[in-house]
Order: sequence, then structure tokens, then C-alpha cells
Amino acid sequence: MRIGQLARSVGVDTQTIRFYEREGLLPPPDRQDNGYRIYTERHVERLAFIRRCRILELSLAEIHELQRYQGAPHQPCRAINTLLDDHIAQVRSQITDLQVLEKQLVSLRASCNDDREIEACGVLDGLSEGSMQ
Amino acid sequence: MRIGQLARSVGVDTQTIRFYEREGLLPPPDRQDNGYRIYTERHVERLAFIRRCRILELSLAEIHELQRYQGAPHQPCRAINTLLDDHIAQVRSQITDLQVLEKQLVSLRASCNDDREIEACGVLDGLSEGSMQ
DNA sequence: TTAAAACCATATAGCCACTATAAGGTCAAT
DNA sequence: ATTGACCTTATAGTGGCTATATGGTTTTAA
Repeated sequence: MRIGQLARSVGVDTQTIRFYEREGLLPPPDRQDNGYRIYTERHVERLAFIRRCRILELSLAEIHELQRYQGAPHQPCRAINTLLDDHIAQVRSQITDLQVLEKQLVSLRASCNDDREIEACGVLDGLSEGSMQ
Repeated sequence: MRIGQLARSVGVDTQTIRFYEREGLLPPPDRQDNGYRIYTERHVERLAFIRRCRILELSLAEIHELQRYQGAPHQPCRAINTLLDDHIAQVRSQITDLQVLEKQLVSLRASCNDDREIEACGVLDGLSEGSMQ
């Protein structure tokens, strides 16, 4: 199949496919005489794997690492679990950071109501004063 | 004061200050005969304002908008409150997205324990199979 | 048969908010 | 005279794409 069909069947842009190839995440496929890339079922699976990882917000570097593990099927899989644990920890810390942020924003917002003049705006005042920390 | 002192007093890199100037967030200061930038107390306040906004993860575009409002002190401040409300909504949606993500990751992680071979790794399997959605 | 539409190719720039590097000028102290 | 700390500009890199420009190829419809 050609790049457009691969793109449609996995749900990505053709540009993204070429980008993954350049980044070494997708093996370079054979070419037709006219230079068009020809993909196989393996490429579909490989691309779908990448996409599933990306949905989970794994970085391209982490995906690369996972692909290396796939090449050594008889190694212990602890490193994979560790990679995932680290990623989960990262997501959790992002969540708590954002929750702190949300509280700060809500408290700032509470310092104003609509229908004031900008001069008297509690929000702008909160941002201008060093009272924020 | 020169750029280094401004940077130290607000806690940013000198590069960042020049970057804000290029982006139009910080007004271009006067220069000494040798070309060095000379800053005033106003610049300190202005830079600190930017930094407080950035801590709250407001974008440079949003900060720009806030600065425009500061120039019109007798306009109603509703637009400012709306800007903040939108930002809060955005942060909240990021949080819920990340919470969904965390659940998916934890459930994937639960499909494996350490001490398997990569071939049998539940995590890698979950990523390879289309069972994820 | 020809012309348009749809597809493919490469190369390059843009997004965001910086951060890093290179290459050099200025100034005070030793 | 030289070291070191400071300043200057210009340019490239980060991540993961996405957009644009420019041009070749194939398919489809008039």
C-alpha cells in the first residue's frame, strides 16, 4: 500500500509518517520505480504501535526504547515496567502541579467581579502586586 | 541598572529579558554609550508582572492582552475576568485529560509484573494489541 | 485525449517559550 | 597586560508535529 492508505488506515497525516521515518521510528519502506513508498502489513502494526504509545503521551524517545526491547524478546521485562512507572509518576506530578495552579487561579479570580473598571480590577491587581508568592 | 542586575532581581535569565523585549512584552530600554541596556524600576515591575503571569502559565499572547488592558484603566474589566475564566477552564480540562491518561496507564501497568520475559510482557502486549482504543 | 483532481516526492519554515552556543566588545581589578 | 565578569548580536536547538512551496505521477472524468 502507498503512504496515503497507510495514513488513512491508522489515522495519521502522511507528513507524520515521513517524520517518523526520518526519526527512525518507522523502518524505511521499499520504493516503487517512481519513488513512491510501498508499505506492508508490518508497517501498519508498527505505526499503530507508535500511535498507541503517543496517545499515552509516551515520548518518541521512550517509544524508541520500547522498540529496542521488542528486539530482545528473551530479556526480562522489568525495564519496560520501570519505563511505564516513571511515566505514570510524571503524569501524576503534572496533575498535582496543575491542581496547585488551578487553586491559585481560582483564588485570583475570586478577587474580582465583573463590572469594575480595569483600574480597580482585582485580578490585574493580584498580578501586579507581589502578593502572589 | 544593567541587564544582569535586573535578571538577578527578578530571577530570570538575561537571555529571557532580551527575548521578552524582542517579543514586545518589555519596552526597549535606553542604552549607554557602549550599547548596554539601562533599566529602571518600571522595568523591574513590568518584568515581575510577566513572570507572575508565566508562573500561572498564561501565554505570552495572553500577557500581551493584559498589558493592553493596563493601558485603558477606565474600561470595564470584564474581559480580564473572561481571560482568566478561559484559562481556568483550560487548566481544568488539562487536569481531567491527564486523569484519564493516568487511569489508562495504571491499567496497562497492572497487566504485567516484573520478572517476565519481554516476549510475555503484559505492558508491551497491551501496546501492541489494538485492545487499547 | 486531454485536463483536472488526487496523489506522491523533497525541502524548508513555523509553532511555543525559552535555552544554548558562538563570536566578539567593554570594563574593573590584579 | 591579562584575567574575569559583564555586555552585545546572531543563530540554532528543544518536541512533535503541521503548514507551505514546488514539482512529479497517476487516476478519473469530460
